[in-house]
Amino acid sequence: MSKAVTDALTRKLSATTNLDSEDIAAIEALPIDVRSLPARQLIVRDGESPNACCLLIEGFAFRSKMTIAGKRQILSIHVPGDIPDLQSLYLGKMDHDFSTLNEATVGFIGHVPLRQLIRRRIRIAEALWRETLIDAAIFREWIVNVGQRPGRVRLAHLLLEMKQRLAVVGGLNGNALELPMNQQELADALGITAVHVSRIMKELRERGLVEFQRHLVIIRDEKRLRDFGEFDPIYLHEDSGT
Amino acid sequence: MSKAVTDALTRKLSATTNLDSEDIAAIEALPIDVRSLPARQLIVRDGESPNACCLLIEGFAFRSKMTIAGKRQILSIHVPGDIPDLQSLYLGKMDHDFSTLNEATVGFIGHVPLRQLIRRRIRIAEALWRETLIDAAIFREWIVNVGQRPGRVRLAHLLLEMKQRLAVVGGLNGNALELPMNQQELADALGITAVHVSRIMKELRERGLVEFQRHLVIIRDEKRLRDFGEFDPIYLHEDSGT
DNA sequence: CGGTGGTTTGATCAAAATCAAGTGAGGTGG
DNA sequence: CCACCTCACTTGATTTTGATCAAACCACCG
Repeated sequence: MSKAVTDALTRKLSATTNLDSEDIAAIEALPIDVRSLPARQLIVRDGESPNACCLLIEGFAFRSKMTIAGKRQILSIHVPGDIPDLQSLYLGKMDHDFSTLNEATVGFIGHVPLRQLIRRRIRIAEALWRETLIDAAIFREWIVNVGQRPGRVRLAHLLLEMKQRLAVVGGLNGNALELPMNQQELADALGITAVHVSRIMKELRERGLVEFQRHLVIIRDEKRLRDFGEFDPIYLHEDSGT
Repeated sequence: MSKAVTDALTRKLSATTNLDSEDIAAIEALPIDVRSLPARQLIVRDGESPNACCLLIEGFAFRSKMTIAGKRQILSIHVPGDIPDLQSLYLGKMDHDFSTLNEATVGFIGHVPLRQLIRRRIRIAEALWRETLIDAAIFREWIVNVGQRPGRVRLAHLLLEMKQRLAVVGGLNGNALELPMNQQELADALGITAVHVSRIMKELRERGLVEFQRHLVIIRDEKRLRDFGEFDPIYLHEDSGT
């Protein structure tokens, strides 16, 4: 596969693990089936048993789960370089849905070549394992967010997490970040209603913390927003070398 | 180390991965520092960089996180056979606390011998990786629980998860399970207040679903409780072979 | 130019939080 | 053995947060 396809991935892995040139070459040599997908396109469905993992190359994606009562909870938002369903390598069945948020380019990597790579190159295995552990660390923070913080703080926290994560893969424009989610989607990520999201956005705007434009979020006062959102990025483990 | 120490662990790993006798022997040969700890004893603190992982041998433990606003969220409950801080192998710093719930026996396994084991025996590596992935799957379900379900449903769901997980390691007594948590701890796990937990427990009791006795939970009508708690155990991936 | 999907705003309602005052079981020391 | 203390739990009254319901409003688009 071409370098451009795996670029965001290798960049992210290199940030925490010392990959040598052979490791990088092995990743670039993976057979990857690249596809363009429309916005809001389901990629893998809850209950399925996929035989490939999906590398997000361009665009945004999200994972979500429906309750029996018919409510949707968004579990995570994904940016280029993420492999959101890496867990399908070792967990037979999906326990949630995985979909694009906006128009996206994704690359499917078969389980078989991926397992071979992991068995041959232990350093890549450890780097990928670490990625799934960071994934879990983010879930933990989301439990805290949804369980213990009032709505407006939840939103502030989410925006700062996205800013921090986009910075790593070069998705920032000064203090502005793309976030192609409507209010219903934000609501499902935060465990509140869309109406309430609207009111909360208004409040953050009026406090001079954030500006919202279509699918663009502009952080007006990051320091105050961090205090307001109780945001401390250690849970993202951006420095987590061995 | 003696077989008894690693028994619950090897039993759990064997349930999903075909470990051969050499794998089992390698696990039993790990140097494990076994200790008895009192109830409510902090084992690893948020922000620390431990150099060992903690295998829970006997008793219950939990992971939790304090918000800047001073609220506590319990992130997971652990039973014998779990290695709740396995992530510390690849994530330098703890992003949460880890403590015992009742009197417990734990075994500390140094990161160095554990990494060696992982590098030598790929099948064990994959089994442990899978354990961390199941951990993450449980976090996902907790996000849904706290984000989308009313309090009484959350409690029912939690009780059923504990029953299901205890069954695997042989911690059940018919339809009764030990759960050494007080109402404040349940509240912090469910994202509600202790007062509300009290009222909810009353409701479940009055509906004939569950009986509570000290630290004992008796499931009176599992089928109805599963419906009530919207519980579907697929997220625990008990069958997740490759 | 009329849809349509997304957002805003207001009015009302419900779930859970908070505040406050008991109750009750176990454990300790006189 | 009893008095008392403490901690956990229960219950009631009130308040708060966010949900629900409903009606505009608005921008973009065919």
